[in-house]
Amino acid sequence: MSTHNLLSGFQDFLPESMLARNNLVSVVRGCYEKFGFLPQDTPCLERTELLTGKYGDNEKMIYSFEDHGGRRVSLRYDLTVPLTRFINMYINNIVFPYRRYQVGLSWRADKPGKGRFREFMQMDADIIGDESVLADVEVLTLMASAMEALGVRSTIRFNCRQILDSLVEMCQLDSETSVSLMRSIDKFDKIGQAGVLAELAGIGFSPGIIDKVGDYLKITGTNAEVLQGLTRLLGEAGAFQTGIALLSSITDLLAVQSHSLVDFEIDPTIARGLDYYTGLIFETRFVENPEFGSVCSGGRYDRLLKRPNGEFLPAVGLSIGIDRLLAAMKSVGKAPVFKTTTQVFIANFDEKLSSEYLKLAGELRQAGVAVEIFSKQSKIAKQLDIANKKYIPLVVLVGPDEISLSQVLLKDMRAGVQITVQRDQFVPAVLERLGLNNHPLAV
RNA sequence: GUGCCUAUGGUUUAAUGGUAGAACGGCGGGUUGUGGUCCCGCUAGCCUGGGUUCGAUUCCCAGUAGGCACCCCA
Repeated sequence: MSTHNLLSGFQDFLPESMLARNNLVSVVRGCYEKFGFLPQDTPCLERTELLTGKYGDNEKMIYSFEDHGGRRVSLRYDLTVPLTRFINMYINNIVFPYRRYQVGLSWRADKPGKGRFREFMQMDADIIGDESVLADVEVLTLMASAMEALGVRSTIRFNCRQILDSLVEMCQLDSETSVSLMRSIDKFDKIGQAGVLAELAGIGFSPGIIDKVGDYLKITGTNAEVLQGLTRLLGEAGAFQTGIALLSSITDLLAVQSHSLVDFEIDPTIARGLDYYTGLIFETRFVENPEFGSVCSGGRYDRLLKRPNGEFLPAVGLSIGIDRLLAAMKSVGKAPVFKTTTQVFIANFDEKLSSEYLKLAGELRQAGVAVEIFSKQSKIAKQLDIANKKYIPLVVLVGPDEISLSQVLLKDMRAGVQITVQRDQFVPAVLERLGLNNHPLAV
């Protein structure tokens, strides 16, 4: 075992992985921009004080250290909290409601696992300065349209903090016990209703409360049935009216559009979420491989961002975990595989012909074709072998014979055929040949 | 962070108390300007430290790394 080891939870990317990741990013970016979100970026390092106090228990997973000037600095834990600084600094340069997206790495000193890394790429989209339900729905719709663009069947399950608050109120819990209640409820997917209730009993919750939670967990069915069930159980609680009004408006508005690959479900067991969420919360998972957990989650956070005068700026957003998404897509065989982006390989017969190769390459590049010149000297068989291993679809063969005849040999590696074209027909011939297969680079 | 399992060339692996064999890969070759098949050659390895032993890659302990579960999350 050499000392040249990857740190646990960190990843290298060979070109093939990079192309797959880039593809995901560009598909998602396309969706974000279609919804009117604009790109934005912030540094990976922030002052530690900026990040603390916003993630609850998870705070211990922030990578922190002292820089050369003795400042406490931290690698960002997500792309949301650094917004507090960003918004505050540029409040006068931003037109609200502000639709922004950001692609970047985040770091968490977490224990790595399936689809779980210490350095991972997130793609966030947020609407800032907008408290409307329509903004919530836009974010949910954006999520659905991203999953559809990726061609993955998924379920977006949502809930809101007010509903959970109502349950806590009905059970008359203090904030500490409510946290452990939330944790247990959140495990519903894994351990089922009986498991959750047993766990609550183990922790020492009273039978009365366990009954109430049991009734809460029993609420399932269509979105309309869930709303009815919640009303029956929690209708008396103070926060309930706000919560139920929100969920039903969202449901009504979501029903306007249909998504063939995505289902929206109200799920009262969606409890998690970082400390800063205040309203809508949601998670997205694959229908075919839910074991990967949420590949995208988000919600409304109306009390995180502030204007300089202390007034809160309402916001709602989502965060896609690109690396987990890619891992999950691979697991269901939905990740497109890209071997190369190079379209033409120019073989090298003789150093003396270098200027001709440069000319040929220049003409193709001018026409928008991606070209690699084989710049070393090597046997032609070897060069073809290399072109083949690189999955480059077309090889241009020009040696002394072709020069004297003003011809170019074009070899299509996919079909195994070779054609001779006149030198002045070179570029059109290459373009035509490349056009024969719509996706020559996807294997 | 806790529990269980694992650790052999770049990768996947076999065998063994007397230091290891293979496949894939890489490199070269099967004559002169043609790939993806085939044939040949070369390349490179027992995670680290201690212990038991005449002798340890092999057994024991610890460390480290990886996997699975818990926890939490993208």
